[in-house]
Amino acid sequence: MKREERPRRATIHDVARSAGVSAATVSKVLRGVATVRKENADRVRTAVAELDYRMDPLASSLRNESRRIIGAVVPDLESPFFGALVTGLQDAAERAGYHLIVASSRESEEREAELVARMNDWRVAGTLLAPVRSERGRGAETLRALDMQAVLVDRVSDDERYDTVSADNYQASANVADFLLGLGHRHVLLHGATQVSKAIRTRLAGFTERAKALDAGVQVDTVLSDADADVPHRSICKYFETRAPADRPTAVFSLSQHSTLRVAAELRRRGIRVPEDIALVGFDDADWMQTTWPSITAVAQPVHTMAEHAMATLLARIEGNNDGAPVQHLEACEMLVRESAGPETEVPRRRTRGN
Amino acid sequence: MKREERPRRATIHDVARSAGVSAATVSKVLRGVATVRKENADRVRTAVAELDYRMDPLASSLRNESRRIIGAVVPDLESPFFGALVTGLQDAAERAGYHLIVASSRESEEREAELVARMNDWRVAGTLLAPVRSERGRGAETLRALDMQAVLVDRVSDDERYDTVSADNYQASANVADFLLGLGHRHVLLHGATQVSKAIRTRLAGFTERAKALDAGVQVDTVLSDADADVPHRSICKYFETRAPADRPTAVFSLSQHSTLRVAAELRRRGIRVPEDIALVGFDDADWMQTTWPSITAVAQPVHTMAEHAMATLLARIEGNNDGAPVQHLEACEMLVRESAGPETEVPRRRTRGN
DNA sequence: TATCATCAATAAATCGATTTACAGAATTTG
DNA sequence: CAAATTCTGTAAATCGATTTATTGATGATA
Repeated sequence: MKREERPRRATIHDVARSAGVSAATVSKVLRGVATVRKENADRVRTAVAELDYRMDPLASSLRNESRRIIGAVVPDLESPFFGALVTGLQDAAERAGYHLIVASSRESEEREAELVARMNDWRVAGTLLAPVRSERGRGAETLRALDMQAVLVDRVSDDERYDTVSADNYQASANVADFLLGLGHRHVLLHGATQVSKAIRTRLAGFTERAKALDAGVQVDTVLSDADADVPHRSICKYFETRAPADRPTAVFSLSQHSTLRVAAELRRRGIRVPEDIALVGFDDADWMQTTWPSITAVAQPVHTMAEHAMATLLARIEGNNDGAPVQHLEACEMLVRESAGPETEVPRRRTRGN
Repeated sequence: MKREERPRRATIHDVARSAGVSAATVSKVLRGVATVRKENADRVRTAVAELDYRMDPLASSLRNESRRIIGAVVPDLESPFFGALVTGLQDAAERAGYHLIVASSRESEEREAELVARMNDWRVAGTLLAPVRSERGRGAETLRALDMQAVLVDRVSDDERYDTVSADNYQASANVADFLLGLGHRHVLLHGATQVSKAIRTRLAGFTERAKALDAGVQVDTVLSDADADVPHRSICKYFETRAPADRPTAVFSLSQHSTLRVAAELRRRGIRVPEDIALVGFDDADWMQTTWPSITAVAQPVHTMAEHAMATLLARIEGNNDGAPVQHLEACEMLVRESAGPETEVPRRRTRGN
């Protein structure tokens, strides 16, 4: 009977003793190094099973320069998008034998920089950063300053230092322009809840540039506003308030999920019917959009693919399988056409432009 | 000039050397132990600032039996509820000087058990487990088997071994019963997407028992179904299909957010108007519920308070400030009355019971 | 003044793994 | 058969902190 009152966990030395070999040999077997006689390897494996041995990832990581830990910093964990992203990252990291440490910057750039520094404290092998703002934000800056291995995800465009992975916001928004103008809309409102996010700026540019290219006479209004408080709500209110019904846009393209919610709420509040009076397309799909009435046409981001690709890219860098120039990877999005805007819907009021 | 090609991070020994003291002294200063002469303490702090020293949490944790790491295992990260829970936990853990390691069991009990074991591998000081099923599931079982410090959150009732924290599902559901019966409803459908979750079973019991107590003649139908695939969808379909409009319930109480979405979709599909034909109350509030039409009356869970309380409870156990019997803590919920069911709404078709 | 506490500081052990450097055995080569 | 080479296995160093045991120095007490 053991002397310890509490059954201490078996260490690699216990396994070694039980198998009648040295700790170094056990380590070799566990890490799959070939230079071990089969007989000894078997005895080690038996001892591991018998003692119910499990490696301490902390002790294991300490010795090595490259620790088998990957950090992920995302702007928030309460939105399904980043929730799904993190879930995908965790899955991919585990499959590659890495641990994932997750932290939310809660949309604060200051916190983001601190979290990146903290990931560096953990001596992570690499970091996946979904910046609050863009590849020029404080988090990315800290990555550079600390010379860390990293991949930037979402809310980014290309970068001279890091690989980036994001939805093809530009192309997807251009497609929305094609779609809405194809339906005959010539006066569109763009609404975005924040001017901070690079992704949202890109969506705005994608739509606007394509729309102008298709028809220079198109009227594109924009209501942009900084994030916090109810400012975005009030600004969209004011837009509709100060605008005669005859001068209303015939379609709205909301540039984020949050924004879509705002717009839908405001339209309902004012009794403006969708899609009869106004068509609505939102960027970023959500469960509820197919259930609400009318169901909402939305651009869906392939979040799982993005997670997969981002992790694969990072791992390639970490493991030295890629030392080429940084690559900007864009994932194609899909537009899910629903009731709030679609071919069956006529354009509300066709008006020829010309003030 | 240093000889290293890459500027190695400063260690505690570098700080010690720079301050002209021993590593042990530096450690004392950093951990706030009093037995250090003020002059030396100041020199240490200066050296820390100069060398830009940051402690390696990994190395720091290794020596101590109780590592300053807390594990959190939740059923999923894609729902706002658990996302918010994790955010709250992370905040609380950080304030107490702990690191939080998060993992999603993805609604799999097997994975849950494995993740709990993995938290034990990290030698976490304690674990917050939001079980897939209940306090009797595989994760909790593993916690017990490994004799870990833990607090169980959500989807649990009381437990003889661990403190638990959850919304007061029973009372909140009883309140829904009071509310709906108070409005005159005498035939209610309860719909839950899964029979697995303890929380949902409790909500069912809370409503049913109170309803029966208020009026033994109340008719409560239940459509329960196991999670995956589209089974829940089909079962709610069938319910309405095989039921003459005259025999329809006058209200639905959906027992989860997901379920609310299902029910709302199905009612719309069949052209059943809410609240004119049928009233709807959902358990678990979401952003979109105040925007959708009609806006949906829902029970909101105080998720941030729950996170706060759960972490406080765990820390008290860890730090030995509490060795009393395990406590079941219930957080009161709030019902947000909106258009889908409310006092202004008349009960659709009043019918006297009696088959 | 001699003896006993008290206080500050440190050297060395420790946590649990990995890795390095080296030794002995087995095998191949000249 | 001796020398060179390859295989296996181990002792010891290492990662970066914390903790323990111990040593001096200082102050208090008899």
